[in-house]
Amino acid sequence: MKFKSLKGTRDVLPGESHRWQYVEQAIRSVMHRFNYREIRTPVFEETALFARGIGELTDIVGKEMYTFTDRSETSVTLKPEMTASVIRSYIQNNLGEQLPLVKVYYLSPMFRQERPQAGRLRQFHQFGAEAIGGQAAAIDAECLALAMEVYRTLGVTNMSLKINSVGCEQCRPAYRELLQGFLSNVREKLSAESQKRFDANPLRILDSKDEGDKSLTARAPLMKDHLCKECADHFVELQSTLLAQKIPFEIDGRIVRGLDYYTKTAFEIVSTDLGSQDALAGGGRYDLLVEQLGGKPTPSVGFAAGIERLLMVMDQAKLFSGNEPHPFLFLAAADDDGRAWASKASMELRRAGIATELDLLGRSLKSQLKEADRQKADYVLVVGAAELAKNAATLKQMATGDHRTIGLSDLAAEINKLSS
RNA sequence: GUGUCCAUAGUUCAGCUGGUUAGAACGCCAGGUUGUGGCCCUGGAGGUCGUGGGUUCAAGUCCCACUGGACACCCCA
Repeated sequence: MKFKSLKGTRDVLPGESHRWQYVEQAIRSVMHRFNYREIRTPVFEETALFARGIGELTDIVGKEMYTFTDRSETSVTLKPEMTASVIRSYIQNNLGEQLPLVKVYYLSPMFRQERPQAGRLRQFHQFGAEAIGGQAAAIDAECLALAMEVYRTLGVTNMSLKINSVGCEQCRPAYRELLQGFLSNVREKLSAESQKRFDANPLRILDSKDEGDKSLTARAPLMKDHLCKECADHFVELQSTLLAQKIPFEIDGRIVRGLDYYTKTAFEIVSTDLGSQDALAGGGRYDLLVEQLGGKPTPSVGFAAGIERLLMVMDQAKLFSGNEPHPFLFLAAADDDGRAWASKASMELRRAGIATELDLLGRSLKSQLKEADRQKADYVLVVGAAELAKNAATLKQMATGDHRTIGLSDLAAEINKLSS
């Protein structure tokens, strides 16, 4: 084998593509129910957009981006997430001038050069939504409800929604100092990773997986208990809205999003059926981002969800009914006359909307029947010189083995009667 | 980027301490049934044993490197 797909990339093969289509179609239909419209942005952008949008100090920007210089010496990057691109497009196209609240969704490949593992690839796919232009907690709630509704629609149950508030520029600095004050007592005992985060991003120490860190921070102050009035009210309103909408959630004061732009609401949807990479979706509010990227101050919320992880969970819960696309009718040719007829008839049937297959390899009748079986064709019509002479042929229903004679003059109409 | 384990037909795997032409099952192709699938029987095709080096009289088997995979750390969807 000469060429192989690059590390951390995968082909979606013909035998599994219907699963993707099924899930994608479900996502689109939920999005439309919530009145979100699709936005498609280029797979690559100017590198600086992500550096500014996601945060220069994040791991994504620091060491995971696929960045290269194109032939005109421009530094470009394959999108590692969608929000920065969506906001860029929002500003560039003045979407906010046409609508006060812009609600968009996407379904797109993303690229991050990480070491692959369960539920993590270098090219992976996300769906997500952004509601740009409103600060009401009702919008946060709708965004969470939207994500949860996708999973509910698809039958995913083993998961939980965890919410938190990470505050805003009013209350976070003071809390940060409070936290650093608490942590400075135990700083030397923290894991090496957490010690590095002490200055850059102390909030992240709270969701360290290290057992030592966990016990050291067990009694650390949490942002949600030190919110300013506005953030606290917002968080309370979010909770009461979720309760009223009967969306189950739990508060997890240690959730901190890794991207720099989050304010107030932060959330994750976590699966109990996945391995270490158990987050199905994550997101939150980002009230400062639009302004940071050069737009007017525009409070916004959004989320992103991994499609491969969703597929894994659904696979485990056996949520794919397995109705792959298959031919409705297989035209089996008994001889050369039959072959010539099948070639012509297949086109008429296909034009009439009937999924039709025929033998293109010149194989024996027995092989054609086997092929029809393997393809899960509903019906097989065997045609040769004898049938053409009578202008009628035997139609066999594969599942039952039943035979019946059917006229060939208005075949498409006859076949269409069967499928209804 | 770090760590652990792994790499043999299309697929899942076997191949004992290195020893003659590398096997099985399933799948694929053909025939048994000269015009009817699934079951059964018979036959067939298919492998430079991930790649490159090394040790040895001899390497799928031992050693090294590389590449790729799985999982975890990190990070995140």
